[in-house]
Amino acid sequence: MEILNKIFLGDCADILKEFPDNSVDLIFTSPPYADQRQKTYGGVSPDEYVDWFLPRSEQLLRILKPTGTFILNIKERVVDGERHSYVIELILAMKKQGWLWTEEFIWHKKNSYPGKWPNRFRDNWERLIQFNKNKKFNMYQQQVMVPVGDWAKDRLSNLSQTDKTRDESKVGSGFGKNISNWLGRNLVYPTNVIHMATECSNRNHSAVFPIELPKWFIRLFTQPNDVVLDPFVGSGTTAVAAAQMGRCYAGIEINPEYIDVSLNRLTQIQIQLPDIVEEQEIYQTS
Amino acid sequence: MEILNKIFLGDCADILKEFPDNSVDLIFTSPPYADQRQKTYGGVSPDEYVDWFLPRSEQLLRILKPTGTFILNIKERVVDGERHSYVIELILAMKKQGWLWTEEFIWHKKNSYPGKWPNRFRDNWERLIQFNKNKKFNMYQQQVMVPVGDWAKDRLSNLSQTDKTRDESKVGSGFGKNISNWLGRNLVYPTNVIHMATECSNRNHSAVFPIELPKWFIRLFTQPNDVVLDPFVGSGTTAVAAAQMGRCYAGIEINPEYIDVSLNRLTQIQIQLPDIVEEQEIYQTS
DNA sequence: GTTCCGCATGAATCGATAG
DNA sequence: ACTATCGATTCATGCGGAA
Repeated sequence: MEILNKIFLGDCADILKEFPDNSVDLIFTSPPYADQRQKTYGGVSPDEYVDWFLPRSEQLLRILKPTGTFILNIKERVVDGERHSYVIELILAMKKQGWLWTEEFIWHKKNSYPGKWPNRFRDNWERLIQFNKNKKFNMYQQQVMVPVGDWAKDRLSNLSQTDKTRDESKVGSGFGKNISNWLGRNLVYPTNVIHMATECSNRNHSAVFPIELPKWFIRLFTQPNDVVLDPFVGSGTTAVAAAQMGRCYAGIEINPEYIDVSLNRLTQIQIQLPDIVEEQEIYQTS
Repeated sequence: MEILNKIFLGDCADILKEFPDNSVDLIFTSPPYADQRQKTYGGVSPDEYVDWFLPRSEQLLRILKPTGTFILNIKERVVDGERHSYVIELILAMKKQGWLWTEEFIWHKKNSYPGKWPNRFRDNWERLIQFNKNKKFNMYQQQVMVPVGDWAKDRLSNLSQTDKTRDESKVGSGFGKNISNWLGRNLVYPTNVIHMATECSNRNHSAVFPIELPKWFIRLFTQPNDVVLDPFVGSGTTAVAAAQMGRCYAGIEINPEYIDVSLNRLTQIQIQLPDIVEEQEIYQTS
């Protein structure tokens, strides 16, 4: 089946079976969180979530290239006063399925939903769990480098004498050498904490994450013309991000209304493409 | 056994058995992370970590008051290219043990050391996992309120032009006082993402977390004269924090060298106490 | 054309009320 | 007793209209 630059209507548990093996470079998705009120996907309850997800992640494991990466954006809900355990149970289950749990990024949502409760504060972060098929995978770190902040300059000036020598003598891991290289540049590598605000005032399409989020990972894990898949593509944000950056996209969505939104947005990209040849760098701000 | 304001030498698996039931208001600790180097801290390997921790958490559950809270600072190590699963397995095991997994705070470490690996970025966050005995527990949210974001920024920029110069010419340090005046009027509740820099090199003791971290949770979960326990107290940072804030402390440490460091620091607190009657508020900055 | 202010809007959660 | 619905609470962001 030809999968490039298409949005498929249906349950990804079915559609993915038609995808060829080892055909996708990056999977970025934010599946519907466990929610009893949710109508789509039959309203997956927290207790059933792992069993519901595993057949889909099994297909994702098959179609991902050996050098590819799977980024899963998810957060556990509060159920009966406790954080539910379905997310961490899912990680363990996917490891048994054959996935490698390489890393967990934190998405620090600078503008989380307001509210006050006697026993907890506002939830200001979500998980971005990185799974891989092999220990060796493609990663283009220099594509997401960020400018050195003021705090970094101050810290580096402090490091110059004491910490530098201390680290070299203590561990011998060559930190001091790296620091000296760092000084001459104005760009540094980011960390595994990503600071981004949610887009909460978009009337045309309500994306659950800002488009800068998939763009950051597309930049990090793919090159132009690589294939980016979102099996729960929703209003098409991941596909739009891929298209704007010259990557091939593939999207799957079970809700017909969202399909139309995606296609409209992607059509606009086609029109605008000549104007955005020079993609401007997007930096996360701390 | 009398436990108040003492540091015990020994393995907390043994010492805790002497503690009476329901005697502690807050447990804050950063246990030795699983480490393959067998020499430090007795060397708990990642695969054995859960089994090693569970007898200790069982005692902690017994001695915690029904209204108390357990904050566990931990982060999984990278083993063979993967994040090891002992932390999330520990959460599941402690739930079976009877703990409620109320929340997971993120400690965003603003200044981690630079470093570079081909397959991952610098690790800039740690988990602060909140466990409780009951759904109802003590929480004093107003004690950790922070200045409102945008409003504070605007006022700061205004102050930098007019008021700042005026106050600086007067006293030299009047700027801080000026800020504290309008800070008290516009405070909001924080979130579950805590921004704190790691403590810089300290000659006498190398703490794994800044003292502001236990102070933040002591402020949030206890009142004066409540009991704060750290079963892996190390160089005594948690105990010092509790003492400085007028709480009773109890600490357990297996390494005799650390015991001396703790006692020295706590003795200094006793001397300084009259001078720090008025505890200044500590705000986390984003 | 800038800057400023008002206002709607979010992957939310708790507790009370109703069936 | 157990589930479903609803109101109250709360704050960073971006838009549009006003000065």
